Amino acid sequence: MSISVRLPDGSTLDVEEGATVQEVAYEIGPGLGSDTVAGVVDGTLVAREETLDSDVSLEIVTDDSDEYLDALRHTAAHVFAQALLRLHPDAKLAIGPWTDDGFYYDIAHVDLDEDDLKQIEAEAHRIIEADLTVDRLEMERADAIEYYEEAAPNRFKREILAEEASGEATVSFYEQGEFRDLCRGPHVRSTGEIGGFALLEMSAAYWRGDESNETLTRVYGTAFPSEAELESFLERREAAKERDHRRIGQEMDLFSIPEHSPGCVHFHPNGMRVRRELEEYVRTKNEELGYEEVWTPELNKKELWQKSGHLDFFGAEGEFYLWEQDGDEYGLKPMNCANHAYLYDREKWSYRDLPIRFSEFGTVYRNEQSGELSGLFRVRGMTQDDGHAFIRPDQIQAEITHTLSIIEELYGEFGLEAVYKLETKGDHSVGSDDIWARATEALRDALEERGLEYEIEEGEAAFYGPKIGLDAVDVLGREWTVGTVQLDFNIPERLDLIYIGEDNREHRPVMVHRALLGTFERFLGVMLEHFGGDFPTWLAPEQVRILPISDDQLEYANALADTFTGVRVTIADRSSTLGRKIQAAHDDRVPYMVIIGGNEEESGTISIRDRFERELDDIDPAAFKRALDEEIAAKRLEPAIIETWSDHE
RNA sequence: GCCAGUGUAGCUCAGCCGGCAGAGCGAAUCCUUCGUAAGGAUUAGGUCGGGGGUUCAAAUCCCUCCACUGGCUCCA
Repeated sequence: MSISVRLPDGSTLDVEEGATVQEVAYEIGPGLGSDTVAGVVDGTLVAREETLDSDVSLEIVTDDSDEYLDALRHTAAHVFAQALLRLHPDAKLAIGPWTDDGFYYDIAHVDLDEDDLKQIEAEAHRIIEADLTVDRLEMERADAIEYYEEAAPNRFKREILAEEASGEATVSFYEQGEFRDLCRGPHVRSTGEIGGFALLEMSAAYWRGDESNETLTRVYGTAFPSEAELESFLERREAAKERDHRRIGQEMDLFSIPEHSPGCVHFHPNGMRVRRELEEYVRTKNEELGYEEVWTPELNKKELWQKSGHLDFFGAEGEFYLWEQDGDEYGLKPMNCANHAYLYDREKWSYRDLPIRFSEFGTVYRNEQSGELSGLFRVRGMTQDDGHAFIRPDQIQAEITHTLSIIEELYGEFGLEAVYKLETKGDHSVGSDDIWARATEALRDALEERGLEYEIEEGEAAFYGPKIGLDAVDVLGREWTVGTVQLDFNIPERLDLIYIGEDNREHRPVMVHRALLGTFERFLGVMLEHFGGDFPTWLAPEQVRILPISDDQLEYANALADTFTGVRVTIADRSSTLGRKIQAAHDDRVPYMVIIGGNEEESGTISIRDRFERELDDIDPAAFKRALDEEIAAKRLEPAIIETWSDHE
């Protein structure tokens, strides 16, 4: 029997059923056949020895393919394991896949420190140097189980054979030198193909990713076809650290998270200037969206969240800060929705009143696990630019769509690329499947109506309803949710919220939970990494610094500063050289320097310089001020005055 | 919470095979008054993350707690 194989160029090739990837490659051409490393069958990377049993699409992977790197790193994981076993024969291998950046191998029964890693890395280099051939061999599954019982006892491999491979008659092993590992492949042809190899990090990982399972040691590494590519990878990693928001935040004196309040951010005056700009910005957006600003307290009695369901479904994880005082139980709010629902419930609303929208810069507290805290990105105390809209069911589409359109505009103004995610019902949820399905559909419809691309994340929603999450990517490639739009049919139900409809009967409103920036803490972190600390002028803690060339110009400097109303301006009034003052201003990432000496004072002009080292002399201070006001009002992403004016000349 | 690493002056870090706590930057004072990325001198600044232990002697060795970093697990 023959099957039909669709190739990347759109053509199809008929081959015998059971032909391997490599055999098909030989059919296409002998050169391609001998170059074959692996195949991509219906989108999945597989070994060149895999057989094709039905009509499929096939792409041949050679040294030039993107997927070649995955196979190379898969082999690198084996090289690591081989080196490990040479030095620590008692270690047990669990799993060792490739990743976007390299590979890792989870291992048990071994205690490693940094020195051990260095020795293992050196041994790995010897294995690469030896250029061992990588061979694949097939084995009956029963024989494989016996192998991992007798010859090389390993319960992890036995579990994989019993579960993942339960339907297979035979399984594959890969061998290089004395090393042998149960593995589906693909791999490159020999260890010598690895040009650059490095072990990077060590961490704990749970077997099968389950906290209740045994803790394994995970060793991360990476590999490249050449040493040069490895070097440039390591350099990029170092360069990314230069943009780390914690480092920049320290340098710019924006915030600190002291030992006395882990996970709670102290905003310094500089950081608060940035935060206030963000706050004002969100206020204007909230007004556009029709929100009324409110404020509700952090401290509430437990009963509030008992009713809303937060206590059961949010607090179950131990994230709630609760304590008893004088016989009553109090807690710090982990979310603002229950308080906003209370504000809604105080009054009886007519269908004509809806939507009712409350916004709040609400400070909430969640007891995140200690190991989870991470700079501004993961904290315990945070202020959300939160908001809740109480709407009629017939208003859902318009409300969500409008909110999304404002969010799109907002992220665009920051020059941010956001990844939209549609997160669906998880295990710990309230409400019926039917309600969830309706809510999820509504969010999907809104995303589609806006023409937004989105990924679906199954089971990731909040407990009360599905959500659209907006993720930003940090310098280390980690994704963080910033804004969010959630649709909730459940809390109105639990809290018995109502409005009076056209029919003079009680009806149930729908709640929209949304945050545009998410939290000011995390969003500031994203801003810092996004701009590398070089804020747009409107966000910069210090927008202009006046640099007098000598103390003689201090009076002129002060007079000038007085004319810069509404601009965050300082004067470099300490005695030092101009060069030194310029350097200090660059270090502090000030967008504009105004330099004044005797000449400027005499003619009533200024000389300006921006942080891109562009300069212009003989500028009218009033004209500069006007341009500055305009740049700030327009929220231009980069200081552009000098560039603009230079173009005119 | 789990595994590994880190914690020394305001900041960045050296000292860590036990023997008087250091440097650069920053700060203060003084000199210099300077034309587009570091002028000079002097001075101040430390419970070496906290607690306990070993020792004649601990920043250094051991135990423990706290915090931070990278991951795991969990979430804006």
